[in-house]
Amino acid sequence: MSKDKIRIKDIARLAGVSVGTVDRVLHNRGKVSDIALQKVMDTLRQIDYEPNLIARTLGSKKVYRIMVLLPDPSYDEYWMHSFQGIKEAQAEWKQYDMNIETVLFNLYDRHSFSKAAAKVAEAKPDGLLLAPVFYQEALPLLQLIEAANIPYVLFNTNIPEVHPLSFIGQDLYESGKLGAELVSFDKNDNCTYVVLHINEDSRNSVHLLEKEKGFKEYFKEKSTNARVYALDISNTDESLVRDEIENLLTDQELGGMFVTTSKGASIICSYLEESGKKKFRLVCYDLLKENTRYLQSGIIDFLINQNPKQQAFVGVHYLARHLLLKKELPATKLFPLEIVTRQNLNSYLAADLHQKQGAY
Amino acid sequence: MSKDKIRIKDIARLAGVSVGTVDRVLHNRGKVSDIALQKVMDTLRQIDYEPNLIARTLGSKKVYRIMVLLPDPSYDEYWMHSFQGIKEAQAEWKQYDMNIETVLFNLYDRHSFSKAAAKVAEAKPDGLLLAPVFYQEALPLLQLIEAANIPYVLFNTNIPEVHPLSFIGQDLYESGKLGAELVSFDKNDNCTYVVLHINEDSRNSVHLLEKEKGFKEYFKEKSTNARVYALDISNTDESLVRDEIENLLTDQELGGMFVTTSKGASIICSYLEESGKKKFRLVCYDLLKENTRYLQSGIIDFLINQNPKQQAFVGVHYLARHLLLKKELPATKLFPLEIVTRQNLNSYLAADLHQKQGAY
DNA sequence: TTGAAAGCGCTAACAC
DNA sequence: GTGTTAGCGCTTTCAA
Repeated sequence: MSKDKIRIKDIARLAGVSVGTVDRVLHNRGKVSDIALQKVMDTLRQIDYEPNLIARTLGSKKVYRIMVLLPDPSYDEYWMHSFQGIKEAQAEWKQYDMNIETVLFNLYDRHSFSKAAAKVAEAKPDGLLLAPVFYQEALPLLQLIEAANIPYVLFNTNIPEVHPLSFIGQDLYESGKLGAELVSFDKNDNCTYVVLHINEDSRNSVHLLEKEKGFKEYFKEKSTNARVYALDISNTDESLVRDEIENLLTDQELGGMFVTTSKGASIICSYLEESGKKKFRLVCYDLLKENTRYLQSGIIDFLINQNPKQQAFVGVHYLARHLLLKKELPATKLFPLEIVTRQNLNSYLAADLHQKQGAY
Repeated sequence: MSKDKIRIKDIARLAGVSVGTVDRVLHNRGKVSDIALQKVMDTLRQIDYEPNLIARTLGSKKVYRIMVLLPDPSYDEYWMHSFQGIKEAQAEWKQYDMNIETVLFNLYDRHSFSKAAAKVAEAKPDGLLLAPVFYQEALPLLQLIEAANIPYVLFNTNIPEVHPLSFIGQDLYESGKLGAELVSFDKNDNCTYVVLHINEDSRNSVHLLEKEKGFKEYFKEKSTNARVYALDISNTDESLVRDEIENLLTDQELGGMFVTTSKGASIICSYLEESGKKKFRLVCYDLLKENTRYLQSGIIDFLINQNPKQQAFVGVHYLARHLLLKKELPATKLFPLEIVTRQNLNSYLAADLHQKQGAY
């Protein structure tokens, strides 16, 4: 009838047992006689008990450990943003006995990922948040994690074969389609468009291939005469890279380029800055310092923001909510595909400053 | 040194006073001698104390009341989104004894605003969140509120003359500039661009005028030959409206239109849908059902999302945090100016579904 | 297997 | 003015 604050104490009184017993049946911990169990279950069925989460967390002295497995941010600005998100989450949850430990690996060294993964598996935390950038290496880790019954959340990159509590990120296929739209918007029908994977091997990165697939699909659906092709540029010799780019630019019908890696943009841009950009569209990823500068100066036309900081923050948030409140999590949390131009760039940079919308 | 869980008890010990005294200075309630005040303040300055919210709400029997003053959502889809944000916030904060009551007024009736305002002033809640759409009527209310020392937060529309804890919304001047960029992107230099204020008197709406100002400024800065003018269409007679639109379209050099009101879009669009849209750009506001449909069908080229739901949610969030934690709030929380196209529309609609990032 | 009781950190009433 | 203390609802330890 009335939902007026039923406490464990009330249940105990109604059932004719002690609060200790009620607690034991509620969490089915400890031994309870059949007779007591019956009594408690009966009264539970008659009333509508909602546990007080506030009291629950205060009363419990359990200290939770969440581990976060992500690339070392000191080598990569994109991951530095993720790292910031983790740090903010850390600050927010500290007071609730939720310890967040980061375990870093080298983005360019699969071996270091495995090493970090082993460390996590051994530590057996209460929860795990990870960016599984190395598909092959992530699989065995996640098998271990699942076997150990450790709840985990994926962010940034999805792996369809595994069963996380939640995946947090963007729909990269759609992201590719968006790139295609931006690169070709209001252009005539028979241009050339090129997808550039710079400094990351696309064949080993589902991440990049998804974007490429979406990009190509866009033009297929539109059934234009546009020529679309993809290119890997991962040469460490700068002059060779420049030759490749120069070669691209000889195409008089070049409509635009789509650079799939956030760091790749600056390679292209620094070349274009010297040689002078022709009238084609350039679409890249993320609000890295360099990228925003090239956006400002008009070399990049659009940036698609993947919002790494927020992704990481929400990742920790989800896990913490799950552990503390036993809340169900949405299977996927897809972030919107944010379009950034010269004009709205500042609004994004400013919004980032007091983003801490916080655990509380 | 170590930031490990400082409790009031610790502060008391360090300062050489009792927890009661610490509590009193923390909330400046009750009498405290200058000497004790000094001691506590000193130790507070040395350490980094974060009160434990959980314990605070559990220990306190205070029930907070936050009132939200906003337009009746049943007459307007835009405000329905705000209303959703309020409802989500309500659910999130309920467990912390934070009651959120909405007071509605009629968006088209200044008088009803005043009536609602009076109700709020009389109720004397612990906090107030409001969208001051009627500038003239809001001023006297806010004077009352300030006199009564009720903390309040503004959202959606800013009023420079008053002193809220925080303003939550977007930079509308920049929004206008963004509109100009989108409407003219890659167009040639001597087009005509028109700002349309539909069904709201622009002279009485700072809101709309700010957008117009930004729009015009963009072209001034670019110093193109573009012709830019603004037009109010607020005729209830539909055929007259159609005549006006038809008249606009006779301009062979029409480069684009910028519709400043979210509801205004459908008027223009329904006309264009029948008559067939020519090759000019159309930029409107917000993810209203109709607007997204016109975006899908290609009549609208870009929508700028004002994110009403999130604005309202954050509004409540800020107030609640302030009341519970006595936290300082940022004077302004400006949301990013979100660009929505056919391709990223779904990502925005989907993200909205599980947006509840929650108080906890 | 059970009940009693001591916390968790904070608030607020109550003595002194 | 100040310190002490009894809760808030739940968890968890400890006797019984």
